[in-house]
Amino acid sequence: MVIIEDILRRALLAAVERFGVFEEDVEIELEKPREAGHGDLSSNLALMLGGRLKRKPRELAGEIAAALELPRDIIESVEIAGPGFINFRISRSHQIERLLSLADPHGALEAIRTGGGKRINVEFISANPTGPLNVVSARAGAFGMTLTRLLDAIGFDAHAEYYVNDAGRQIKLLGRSLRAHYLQLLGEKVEFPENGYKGRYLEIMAAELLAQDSKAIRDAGAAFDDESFQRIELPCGDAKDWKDLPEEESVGCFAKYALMKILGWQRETCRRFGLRFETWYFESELHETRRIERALEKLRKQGAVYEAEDAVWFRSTDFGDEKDRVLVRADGMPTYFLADIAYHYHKFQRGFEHAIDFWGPDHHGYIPRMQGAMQALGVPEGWLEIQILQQVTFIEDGRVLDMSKRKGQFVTMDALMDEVGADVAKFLFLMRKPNSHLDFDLDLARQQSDVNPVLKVKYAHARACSLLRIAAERGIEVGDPTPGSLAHLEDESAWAVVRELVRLPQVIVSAAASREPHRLAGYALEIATLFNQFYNQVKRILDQEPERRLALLHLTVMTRFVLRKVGELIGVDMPEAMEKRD
RNA sequence: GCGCCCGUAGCUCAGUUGGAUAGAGCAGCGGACUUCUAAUCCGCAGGCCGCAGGUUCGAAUCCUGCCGGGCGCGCCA
Repeated sequence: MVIIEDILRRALLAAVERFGVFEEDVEIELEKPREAGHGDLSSNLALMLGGRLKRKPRELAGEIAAALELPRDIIESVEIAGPGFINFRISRSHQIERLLSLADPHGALEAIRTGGGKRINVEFISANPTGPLNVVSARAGAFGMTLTRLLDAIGFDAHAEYYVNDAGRQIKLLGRSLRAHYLQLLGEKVEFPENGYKGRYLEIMAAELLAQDSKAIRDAGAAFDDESFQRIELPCGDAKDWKDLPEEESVGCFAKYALMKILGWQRETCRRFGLRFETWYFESELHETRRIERALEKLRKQGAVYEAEDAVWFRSTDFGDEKDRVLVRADGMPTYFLADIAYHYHKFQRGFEHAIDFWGPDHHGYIPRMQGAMQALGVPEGWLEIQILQQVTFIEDGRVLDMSKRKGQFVTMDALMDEVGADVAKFLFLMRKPNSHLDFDLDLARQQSDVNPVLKVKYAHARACSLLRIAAERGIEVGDPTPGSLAHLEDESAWAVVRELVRLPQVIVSAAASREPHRLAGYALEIATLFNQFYNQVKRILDQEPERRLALLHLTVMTRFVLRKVGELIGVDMPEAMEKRD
């Protein structure tokens, strides 16, 4: 498979040598012009050299173009345009070759697998297990999962991971909150814990607990007997036994139960949203394996730690942070920060060559101290990459929804999926670039109508399927596309589809490299639009004379192929048929 | 006050990493279904790309300063 950009780059370099310009002097850029009339690829070389050589760019472009030696079977034409662009048009036969290469197991999609199987850890969502997954996590889920698949597509071995904060204060608070709800149901006078979790889900959980005996609880826990959830453990007996234990112990029992239930919800929600985590990493494991102490010890050995005011501090100012940070509180408890250091260090020790974390915008101030800790531990610079996903604001009835879990007023991911469906939600999140704030209007998303662009993509795929199905019903032999069959492709609208389809490998590479999975959503929409335009323009494809018809059907086969590929990457189902809307 | 992100059509957002005449969907107006799925397509209208400077052949994109919005600045997680 020849890479056309390489051919052009070499030819351009050879052509400018006569002006005393060599490889090390200039970077040759080739890009696809916005306007189809400007050709398939464009170089701004003459514009860049014009000033340096004190020449008029347009004249220079002409001289460069005249000196180019290019294979005519691949490059059909070279034109000078505008202020001095050199535009290249790729021959149809080569475009067809590029198109067919997409479906070839050794073709263009194989050529981009340059990652060499390097293991990359991608961590996202990692919500506290104190309530159902908030809809804010849906954006992280859509992005993280798509990036994981993109990295696999370019030859890495990407590994999706979820960190479970099942230790520490908030779990105790969760236990206390559930216990309070439970005792209230029994008519006992109890004070609800300050800052406790007030969501209705805990009231419901308490009511459920009232009816559950120890066997039912054990059975519920048995659902977690798979690899990633070995750490779920349940208290003995049932709630009637727990409530009379000494308070500390009692709270622990309720906490364990709540944790089991909530992780069950979260796991189910993720599954429903199409998220597959290879690892659910439990914070409690860090405590048990003494990794937290060991990390602290290692930091101490590096001289990055000191004691003051009864607490243990990390010298994060040495690493560019604005102040030093506490690792162990005056009461002897490790901070969340220290646990997080131990967690990431263990991630490094587990053999990942690179790690990507998706964090919310409220954690951005946390980056310098985390990177500082990694540096102090001797982790190579750049090993940990932190991507900030900007905030989502949900709007309902024109009002902004407060998503605080403590107050219990939030929209769950499940509610979102109930109302708009997982695919619609995923696509809407994936359409936006990661570092822009996003207003999500629930009322708009609910309308199963034209505001849902994902339907347009699905519809285009279903249309392609339907066309091929009817062709088969009429006994038209379609088979696999070949250079010979596609050589009869004449319609301009069909070629517009081809030019977009062949971009697939490049779109995958750039989306993965820039960590901007949203480009895939835009690409899918572009293909759907072009395919629909083509479909409307050609009309009655099956009634065309056989050679033209076969070419059009083979283009349809390739369109279906690309839409499916993109659908797999963004986790959106591409249906064979859509229900007719009246 | 300091740090990060954002400011593009009435609304929600793209803009291929500095390119040629700034795009799409929705909303508005006008067209196209005896036809392989009209959840589609075609056309019209809509813009000081927050403002002001700078960098250069060339800026929505990079730099500086303002203005406006969001988030963060705990021995919380």
